[in-house]
Amino acid sequence: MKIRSIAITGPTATGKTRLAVEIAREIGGEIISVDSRQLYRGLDLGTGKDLEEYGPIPCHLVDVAEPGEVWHLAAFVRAARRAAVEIAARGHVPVLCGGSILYLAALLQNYELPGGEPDWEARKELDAMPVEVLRAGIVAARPEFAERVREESNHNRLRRLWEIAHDPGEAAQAQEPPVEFDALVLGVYYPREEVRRRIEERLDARFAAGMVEEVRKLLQHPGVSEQWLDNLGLEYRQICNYVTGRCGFDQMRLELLQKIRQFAKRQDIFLRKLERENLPIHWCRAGRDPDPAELARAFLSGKEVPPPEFTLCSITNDPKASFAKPGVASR
RNA sequence: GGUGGGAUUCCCGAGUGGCUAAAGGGGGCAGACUGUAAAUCUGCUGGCACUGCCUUCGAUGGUUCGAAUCCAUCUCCCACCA
Repeated sequence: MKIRSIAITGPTATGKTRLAVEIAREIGGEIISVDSRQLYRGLDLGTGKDLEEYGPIPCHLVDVAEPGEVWHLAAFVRAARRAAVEIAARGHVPVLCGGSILYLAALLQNYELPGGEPDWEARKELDAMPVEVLRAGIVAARPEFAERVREESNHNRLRRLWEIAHDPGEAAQAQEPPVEFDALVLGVYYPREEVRRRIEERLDARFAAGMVEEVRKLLQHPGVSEQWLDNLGLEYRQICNYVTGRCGFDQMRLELLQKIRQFAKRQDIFLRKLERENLPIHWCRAGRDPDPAELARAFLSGKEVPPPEFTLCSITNDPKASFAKPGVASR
């Protein structure tokens, strides 16, 4: 089953949510959040949840887990595909929106994932296994995988195939409607420098809004451990360090700022990779040029959508290079 | 005013005659990743006509075959004493 949808992505702090709501309103859409942290209740300021922006637009996959639980890619993908089917059944358009690029890629590129819950201990064992042993184990369980395994030397991919081959939940997954997204991907583009500026601005706004308090409160939650917060990274890791007295506020703020900037950069890197894998991303400068709503309307009405005006790959962020960058329209 | 300590590449910081374009860390840039991905890991990081050449260790001069390293003077910073 192919589902026409719109996807909105881009690095952190560029106003993806606002744009998604705008578009959803125009085209009769419902938003599916593609964010690995906004899944959890109570992680609000630290994840930039912006709940007040949605208004009447329904939003899926936000606040669907208790803090302290562990979600993961496979669970997310299952839930997102299910949500998309429901939205389409209502005659609405799913609007995927978020900056967890791996999760977005999993949906848009139809990743094949194990159906059951991951067994983290077993994964550690698989990690230690030599490639040949993995290969043999996969073929023993599923002779039909022999072809796929022969040429594969990437340990990660072999490990995943092993999991799929030995997957007890596979039957259950096979019964779910296979969902493919036929998505127009819109990206909010700002020059890196501007993204960095926005990150800092938003960070301080969130501190002022009580982000530290939020972390303190989370630590009180029965299911939440320092370890769990640390695993979340960024805001929750750094602020937890501060709250538990391991560093001062100024140092924490500076480090956090740097980590968020580095994160934004990794998002760029992943998005460039998707471009190289022939996933076109229609970048809109400042989220408005070219007009994303117009592109979305054209796409949904089956008209021809003009190709992206530029690619992230074509932009250099090297401070030493003096190439012209696509400017941001100032209106 | 006096006496000590210091000034190193984007930042912090090691280096006290050749093996030093200069350790290490941070930052920055690029990349890997179908694992909890806001995670984890890797490479590069003075310039260039790049198996070589040029510029750089506060400034200027000097010693030496050779200086970031030694000497002199100067500039600025820090500390303590007045």
